[in-house]
Amino acid sequence: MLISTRGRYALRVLVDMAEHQSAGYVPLKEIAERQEISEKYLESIVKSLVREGVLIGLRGKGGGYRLSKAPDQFVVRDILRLMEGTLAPVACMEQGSAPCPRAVDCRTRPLWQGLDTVIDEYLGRFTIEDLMNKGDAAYDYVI
Amino acid sequence: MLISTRGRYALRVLVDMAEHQSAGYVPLKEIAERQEISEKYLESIVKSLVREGVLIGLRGKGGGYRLSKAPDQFVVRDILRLMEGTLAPVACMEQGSAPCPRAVDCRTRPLWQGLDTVIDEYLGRFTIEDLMNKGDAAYDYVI
DNA sequence: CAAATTCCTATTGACATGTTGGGATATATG
DNA sequence: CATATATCCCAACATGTCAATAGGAATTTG
Repeated sequence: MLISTRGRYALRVLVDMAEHQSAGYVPLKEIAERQEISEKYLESIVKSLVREGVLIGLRGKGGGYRLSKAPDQFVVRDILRLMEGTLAPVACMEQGSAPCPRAVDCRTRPLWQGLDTVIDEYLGRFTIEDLMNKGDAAYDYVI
Repeated sequence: MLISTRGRYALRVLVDMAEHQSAGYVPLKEIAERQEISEKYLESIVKSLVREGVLIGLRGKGGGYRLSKAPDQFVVRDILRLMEGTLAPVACMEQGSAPCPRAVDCRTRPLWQGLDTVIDEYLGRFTIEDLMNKGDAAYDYVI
């Protein structure tokens, strides 16, 4: 599985927030209820998003979370990479992994390189705002 | 990680066999040595390939494995799906998984559907033969 | 029979994933 | 100040998958 629940939930949280951002800070409890995800689990996901500057948290009564930028400033690929660590479809495409000694005449390497690019480019074409506006975005791969 | 070592190794085994198929049955030991993969581990991978009819095994002295069809008859996507079980990038795109009750107005679902298609189409464009002929195949995604 | 080789079953260690629990700390309100 | 509301922080756990290894049974050739 390329993308785990962490990545999936993160996107849903961000879209939810984008759609309810008028209300200022949105408490996690509300999001958890709307999205039907355990609040405790969301906590750990949201913590990462705060650490990376995607969300801003405010403690105490009336507190909650809000987006640090406008929804169209968050590229889906970046959010996912942030949550998953890597979006490489295979271990040998992982950035920072020891370079494979067989790479020079590996028959499959070009295939993986192409796949990696395809995934990266696809996910780089959408922002949180695109996810909000259902029906607008074209999710086909067209060059 | 979308594709594990099982899928990666399987492709390398098949390409290796395609490149040495003139010799009739190729013993696993040779492939393991050439590919620098543990023979014991390859055993479990090759077993699946035999069960699915991709390879034909022959026991005893002079035995080994050979491809059941010509290299251009094996689509990379099919081989990988066979080894990995699924190539779905997210759980909710997995075939046979319980349909998500939130699917109707899920903001992220179309994104995953598009990603699933992109991956499927890309991997559907290559065969084992394409992997053999290095430099020939174009690994870019062009429509 | 002996050597080579596939087949089969089981086990292990390491790691990731999903989830839950118990507080400590900060903020707004009355 | 007291209280309710939230975010923060650390830890634990159950489950499952992945990669690899071990030991031997069955089959074929010479």
